[in-house]
Amino acid sequence: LYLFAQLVRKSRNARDLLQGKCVHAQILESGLIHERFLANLLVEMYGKCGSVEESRAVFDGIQEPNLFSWTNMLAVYAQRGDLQQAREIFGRMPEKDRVAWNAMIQAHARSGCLGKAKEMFDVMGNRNVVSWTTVLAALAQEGNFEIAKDMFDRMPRRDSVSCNAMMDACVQSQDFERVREMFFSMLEKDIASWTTILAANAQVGNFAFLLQLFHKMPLHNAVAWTILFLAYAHNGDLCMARRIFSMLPEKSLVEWNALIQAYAQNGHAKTTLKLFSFMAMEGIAPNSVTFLTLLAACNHIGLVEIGRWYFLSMIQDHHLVPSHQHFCCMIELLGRSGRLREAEEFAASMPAVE
RNA sequence: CCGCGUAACUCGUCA
Repeated sequence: LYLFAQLVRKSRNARDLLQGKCVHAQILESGLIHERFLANLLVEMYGKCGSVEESRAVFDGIQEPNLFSWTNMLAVYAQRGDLQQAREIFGRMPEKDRVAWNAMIQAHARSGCLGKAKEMFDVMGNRNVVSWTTVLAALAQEGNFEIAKDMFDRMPRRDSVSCNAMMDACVQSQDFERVREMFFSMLEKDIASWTTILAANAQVGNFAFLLQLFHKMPLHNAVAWTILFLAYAHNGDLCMARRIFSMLPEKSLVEWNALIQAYAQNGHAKTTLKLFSFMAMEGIAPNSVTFLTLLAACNHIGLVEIGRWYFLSMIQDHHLVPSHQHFCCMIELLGRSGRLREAEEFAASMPAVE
């Protein structure tokens, strides 16, 4: 039914895995799981909520996958940069349309194979604005700003997304003059155009102008609010930051991470750690960014034991794989507190490179 | 209007 479709979309948009699972269970109960249309939505929902396994499980249960089933599954792998799985799906697709090709370009770009991505792009006969934007954003991501800007100039067609991607490339390359110019000359600004310029002003610490822009925006979403409360925190106004945070209708992982970061960066160790447990109480599972923030905070304050505890908890309780950065934080933490021996052991137990 | 691209949170050193 269309009611179910709405519910799945809602969970997908809110990135609410728990709610998504509930809806999935209800769909199973009603026997409507054989509606391919619903299954396709579930594949997408699980992907966006970060559960690749369940996404794949639903996909594998589809009797006769159609083009949407295939591309939904492909997009999940592409977004995560899982090139191997993406290739497998792409290879099995009975027909590969432009959308599938674009997704494959993204899969290559996200997995660090920018060269291959560009190659596919060059070989493609029916490129559209999405193909161009995918490559442009990937180039900017890797720091190839000049080539990215050149691509933008050569694009046959542009829309708000490609302009936003270009603006972000200018932000990253510190070309703020062009950011302003683009923003104010854009005819169709969407919410991402606004948040991009907010982020640009946050980056250079232009708080007053950021505030002005914030109030001029036609509507405010979670991204805008997060930028705003972080800006207050950056100014040392934790009170206001916290007040904004508590007003937010949906407090998801990123908002929590941002709040934790806000307190950490102002040196409020106790509150930082407390917030971490509040977050758990709200049923939000921490991710690797959360732990990196916490470890960095421990590092600055010198909380060796607690840092070590977080590191272990991250692996044992949350089944996260510590990255290069997590290890570096721990080594620095141990080293700074004079535990050179342990620091060395840590360094030795570190996986090669990343 | 079931699929692809853009925006917010993380340490390249608060020594």
